[in-house]
Formats: sequence, C-alpha cells, structure tokens
Amino acid sequence: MDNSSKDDLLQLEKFLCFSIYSAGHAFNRVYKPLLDNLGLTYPQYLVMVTLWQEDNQSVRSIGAKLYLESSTLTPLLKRLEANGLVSRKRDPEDERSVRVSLTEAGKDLRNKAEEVPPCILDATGLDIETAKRLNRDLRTMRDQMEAGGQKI
Amino acid sequence: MDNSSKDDLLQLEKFLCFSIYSAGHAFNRVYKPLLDNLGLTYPQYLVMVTLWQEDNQSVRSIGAKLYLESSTLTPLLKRLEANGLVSRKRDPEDERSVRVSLTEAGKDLRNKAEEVPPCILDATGLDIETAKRLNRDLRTMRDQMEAGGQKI
DNA sequence: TGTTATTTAATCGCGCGCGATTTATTTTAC
DNA sequence: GTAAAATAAATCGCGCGCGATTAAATAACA
Repeated sequence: MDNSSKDDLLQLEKFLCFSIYSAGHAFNRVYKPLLDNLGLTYPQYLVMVTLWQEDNQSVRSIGAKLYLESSTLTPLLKRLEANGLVSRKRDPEDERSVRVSLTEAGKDLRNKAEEVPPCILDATGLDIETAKRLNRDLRTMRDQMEAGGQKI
Repeated sequence: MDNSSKDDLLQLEKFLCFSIYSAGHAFNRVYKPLLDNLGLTYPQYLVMVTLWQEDNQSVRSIGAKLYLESSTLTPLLKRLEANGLVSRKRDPEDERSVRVSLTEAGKDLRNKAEEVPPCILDATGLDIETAKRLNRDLRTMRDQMEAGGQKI
C-alpha cells in the first residue's frame, strides 16, 4: 500500500463512527439545559420516554428498548425512584422481575417534556425530511450491527 | 393538542437523537473486540488516530479535534502514557501547554490499527456511498449544533 | 420428583465525559 | 512595570455504560 492510500485509511473526518460519536455529544450539549429544567439526565429522559409510552415495564423490557444492561439501568432507576418519578416493585407473578411504574409526579412531567423535541429538531438545523432519512438510515445501520454480534 | 398528536411527540423510534445514541453504542460493541487486540478503548483509539495524523499536539489541540475537555483527556492521556504509547511534556515555549507525542510503540501500533476501519465499514452493512452521505449529513448537523451554542 | 439450566436484577470495578473549580503561566491593559 | 484578564491543564464529584460475577427465582428435563 502506498503512502497516500495509508493516509486515507486513518483520517478522523472520514470515520462515520466519529461523526456519530461527536454528534451524540453535540446532542447532549443541546439537551442539557432543556433537561436540567426537568431535573433529568439524557439517559433518564429516555427511560421516562419509554415509560410514558408504556407504563409498568420490567427492567429487562426497558433495557431491550434502549439497548442498555441492567448494570446501567439499576442505578439509574434508583436515582429516578429517589427523585420520586418512578416506583420499583418485584413482580409477584415472577419474583425475578422488577416492575417499574410512573408515580403521579412522573406522569405529570410528561407535559413539560413534550416541549423538548421541537426545540431539539430546531437545533439540528435539519429539515424534517432529512431528519427522517437520517433517522431511518441510522436505525437500519444499528440493527445491522446489533444483529452482526448474534452470529452462530 | 389531541391525543394522537401528543402520542406522536414522544415516540422513541422517531427520536433522531436516540438513533444516534444507540448507533454509538452499537459501534462501541463492534469496535471493542478489535480494539482489545490493540489494547485501546474507543476514545483512546480516537486520540491515537489524531496523533497518527499529526504528532506532537497540545492537549487543547486534541480536544478541539475530538470535541473533548481537558477533564476527559488528561486522565485518558495519562493512561496512554502509562501504557507506553505516548509521552507528555510541558511545552518549553509556553509552560501552560502540554505536548503529547507518540513513542516508538505508539507509532508502531498504527500498522495494526489500519486493519480496523475496513472491518467496521463491513459491520455497518452500508455501501460506501450511503456511508459517505450519512457521514456528511451528520457532520453538518453536528457543526450546526455546536455553532448554536456560541450565540452572542 | 429433584437436579440442572436459564433468566432476571443487582453488584463491583473501570473508563469515560463534563461542569465547576484550582493552579500556573502568559497576555493585556493601564 | 505591574495589576488584571485570559488561557491551559489538572483535579474533583457525579452519572453513565458495560463486562464479569453473584444471588435468587423459575423453567426444563431426566
């Protein structure tokens, strides 16, 4: 391999992974002041969104939707519980499972939270069609990558 | 606002930010076994890439390229130094600055590292043109979001 | 039935990632 | 020339995020 080809291989700007990595951080920066108003971190916000969509889920179910492990979720959920937004109870039907439910305060927070997404789309500077296409392409790619690990 | 519109607003699948967040995690999972062979974490790998592109940079310069703070980089660089891949020295011309340079081991690692990017592109399942378009759109979006914070 | 395998959360250790602060150095303004 | 402002790293505290492990409950099966 000649030098120009070698130089091509390791250029940061060409790394799709880096664009995603840095775009994720950029999102976090934009979200932070908005979520501070709700008293949530970004991952906590995602957990609340899944619960607003469907209340009373197991830790496992939340993890499947967010691609997170119990080792991440358990401490996070305890913080949400400490802040009075959710309750955690062992499922009487299956004591292995822990059911996570919204408290009244958790349900109420939804109204304030609904003001967030439009602000974010605005901050990206994308028109809706481009945003939708990006979203679709990224989900396809993620699903492909997640599936790749399941060989055998 | 009626209920169907309300339901639309907070659907996880529609969140571009979540696609990026979860795609980032998926990348990490794919990278991990490859980077384990190099003895690097993903952020450490990014720092090494910037140094392979341009050796002997300040912490600030690396941070500007990766959008990271010194509070993130300093401990990371100390770990790279402890692993014998870089050296850290105060700049004699400006004692505030710390110059980070590749050791011989750090330079040598580049050869093994060049095998990584093709594996990754393969794992995404994307054709090159789609990957390039995604990359371009994401960088544009990120730059827009980073610029948005600089108002005034 | 009883034993083994699987499933579910929780725990622990480690490496980010950042905001806020601190320390040292350099630049600027007066 | 000195005081004030700006800049660069480093430090600290906190919240992820995960791999590895553990403990408890359930399922599978001989």
